[in-house]
Amino acid sequence: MKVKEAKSDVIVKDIKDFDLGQTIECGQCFHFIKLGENEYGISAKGKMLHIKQEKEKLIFFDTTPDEFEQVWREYFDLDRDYAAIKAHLLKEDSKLKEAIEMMWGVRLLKQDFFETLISFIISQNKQIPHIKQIVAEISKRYGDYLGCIGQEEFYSFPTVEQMLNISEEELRACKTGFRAPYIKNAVDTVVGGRLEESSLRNAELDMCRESLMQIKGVGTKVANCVMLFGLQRYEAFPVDVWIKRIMEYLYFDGKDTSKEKIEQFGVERFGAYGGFAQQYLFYYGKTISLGVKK
DNA sequence: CGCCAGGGCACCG
DNA sequence: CGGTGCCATGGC
Repeated sequence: MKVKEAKSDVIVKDIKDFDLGQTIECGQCFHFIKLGENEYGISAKGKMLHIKQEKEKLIFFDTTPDEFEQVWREYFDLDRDYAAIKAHLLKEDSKLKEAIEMMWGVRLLKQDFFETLISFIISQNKQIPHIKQIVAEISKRYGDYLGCIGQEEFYSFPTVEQMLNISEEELRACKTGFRAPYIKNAVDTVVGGRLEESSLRNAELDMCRESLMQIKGVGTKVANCVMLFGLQRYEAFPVDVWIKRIMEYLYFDGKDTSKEKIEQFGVERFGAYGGFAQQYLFYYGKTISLGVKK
């Protein structure tokens, strides 16, 4: 019989190329609460985490060495050499300089496929605070209670099985609006076996995207986000309004250019590093409101 | 109060 | 196919 390990704080030192705030707030994930300066409560992978960064030190509160090694080390992508990625991108393209310098500490979280799929279906035509609110509501209603930090309660995002019998009306009660049938269709498609995670991970990129787009409510952009954030397909280059603006500014002489063209350009230019470049550019452009008319 | 949000779909020519 | 209006809801 395995004795349950006592919980305590796990401290990781000498963390480079990582800023917790940037990584959490850059728009790739929606299931967290800011507790303080560079301090967050996160729900992910069926678990909750209280984490804080102090310079190059990361503190994982109230967890176990086992859980850190098996869950959080991978989730935060701590074993990837981001210095090398940034150096590669800058060598290829100096136009990324400002974005990478400002957003130097962004890492791509290895998020769950299903949660990412539903979250980005919700994300369409919505702002991040409202996406967070809806994800929290769905988790509270249909996920598992995980615990609390102070007054804040944390719930896991529901599994496919937990979402199987939710009606469209119930989903609308979570403020999903016109996306309710989309979410239902996504659940049915995954349950029906027409979308298998392992197949999506191994499929050629365009095939992977096409498979995801069989879901009603999943178009090119949402599919690319699911591939990048939920399937770790780092060649994906999602084009949203912010990427469109900054790419037009940097590469298309400020001229109106179709999202399709921009995606094609990004994929060709950045290749296997497309997703990393995209995330630096997205967060930078959004933060400085690049291209927004006043 | 009007505009737009990490879009996608149906419908149009 | 490429372009346009509509879709719920909330923040600004």
